[in-house]
Amino acid sequence: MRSSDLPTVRQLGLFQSMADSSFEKLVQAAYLQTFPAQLELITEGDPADFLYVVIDGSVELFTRWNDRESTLAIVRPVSTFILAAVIKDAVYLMSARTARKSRILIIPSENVREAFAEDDAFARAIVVELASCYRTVVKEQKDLKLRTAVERLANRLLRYDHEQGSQGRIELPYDKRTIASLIGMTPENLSRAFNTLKPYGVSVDGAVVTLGDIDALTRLAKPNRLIDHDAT
Amino acid sequence: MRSSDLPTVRQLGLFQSMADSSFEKLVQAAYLQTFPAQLELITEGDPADFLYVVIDGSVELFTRWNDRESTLAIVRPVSTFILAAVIKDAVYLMSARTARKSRILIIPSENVREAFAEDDAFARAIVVELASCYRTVVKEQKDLKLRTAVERLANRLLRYDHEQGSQGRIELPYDKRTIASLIGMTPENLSRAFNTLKPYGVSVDGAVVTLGDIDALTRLAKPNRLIDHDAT
DNA sequence: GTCTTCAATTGACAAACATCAAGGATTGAG
DNA sequence: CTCAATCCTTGATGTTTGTCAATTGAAGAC
Repeated sequence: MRSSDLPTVRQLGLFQSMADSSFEKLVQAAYLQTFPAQLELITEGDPADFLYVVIDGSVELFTRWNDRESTLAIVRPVSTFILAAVIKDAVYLMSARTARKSRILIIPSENVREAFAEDDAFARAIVVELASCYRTVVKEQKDLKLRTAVERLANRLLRYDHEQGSQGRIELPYDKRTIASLIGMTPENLSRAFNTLKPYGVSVDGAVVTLGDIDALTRLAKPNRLIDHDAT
Repeated sequence: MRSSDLPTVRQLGLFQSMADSSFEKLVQAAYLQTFPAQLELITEGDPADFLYVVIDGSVELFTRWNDRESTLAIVRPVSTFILAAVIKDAVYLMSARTARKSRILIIPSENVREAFAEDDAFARAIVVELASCYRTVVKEQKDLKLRTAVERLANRLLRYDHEQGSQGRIELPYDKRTIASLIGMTPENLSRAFNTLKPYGVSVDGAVVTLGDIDALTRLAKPNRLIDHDAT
């Protein structure tokens, strides 16, 4: 793999504290590959043979059932995905495909589990990582069960605004249909939800969304650190 | 605490492999308390000061937002809850209340984190536990995003039937309103969903549900091990 | 046994959301 | 530049789900 990528990977929370020798072993066993856009990397139900690290590009985690499909998350550089399945030596619960051309580091599961067994610091880093993942999904579940689609959109817009520097003007990070699926609605409904938010100062021009009345939008959205925040 | 309870707790996956000395310390610091039904044990947003172990009774994990409420899980003996918050030294994301009179072991978070820091086997047991919790929530998220309410009910009935020995006759484990909230619907809608399932052989008499045509129900429900199964 | 209380059900209605079909806008290939 | 493909939007419509109100029925208090 490119030597310039190594430090970035090493600095991930998951790998930061592990012993040099363990990290070396992992990297030795790993493959760095470049994939074109829209390539299905893993299919849910398959054995978890590899841990994935997105170095560059972006990856969509999604799921299918009964001819329906739903996007569960978008993974952006630099971070790992599908850790729980690897640790449990189980099958993947989600499918993954590149959203665009991506460089991805692939580490055989056996090596990850070996490092987990041998390196105590790595084991503890995995705890922290999994605890974070778990809390993120719990928040998403609360979002889904407690809020309507319009409320979910409003909160997501506020979150994007915050992530992009609270300018009151955001660039949608993904296709609208992807955002719709993430939020748990149809693309048609997303369009209408944007219209519903017009009276709250939300105006859309392609991928650019202007939040003209943050206060009004906030009163509607009622964001909550126990659902929306990223931290802890 | 009652000495007869100790072995049960010790045998939990989470505590099984830890050193005797670590377990001793945890137990020394812990309190065993009996709570009446419907007592709110923890409130989301509060700092995670304790790890909880349900010894007897049952506990409902739920969440509130904007005057709405949703049940996230029911914890039954003997198992722990709220581990991720304790490990991350963060605030609780869920509230908890006793569903009935319950005996509960309460372990101060500091002691849990100390054991986590000192006992490598315990750290690894936490990894496995959190990975399982994570995968469970992911499955629930898929259930919510991919299925209609009736489909969720159908699958849940099949699951209860399986848990209760595949007799084609199940006893609902909780109040219908609790089940409704777990599934993500209103009690009124649950009643109607049961009616919708009548043509599939489902008949309800109080808490007893008879599944008269498992095949038909299965064809409707399309259960899937990547959403419905408990294991891994 | 009677009364109270609360869970569960049902009907009527309203809101939320999905589906289908069509048209407009944007993007990329050639 | 032109065309095709794709994404997005909108309208019309139907389904699903939630809300409100009233009633039934069962469990527990006394």
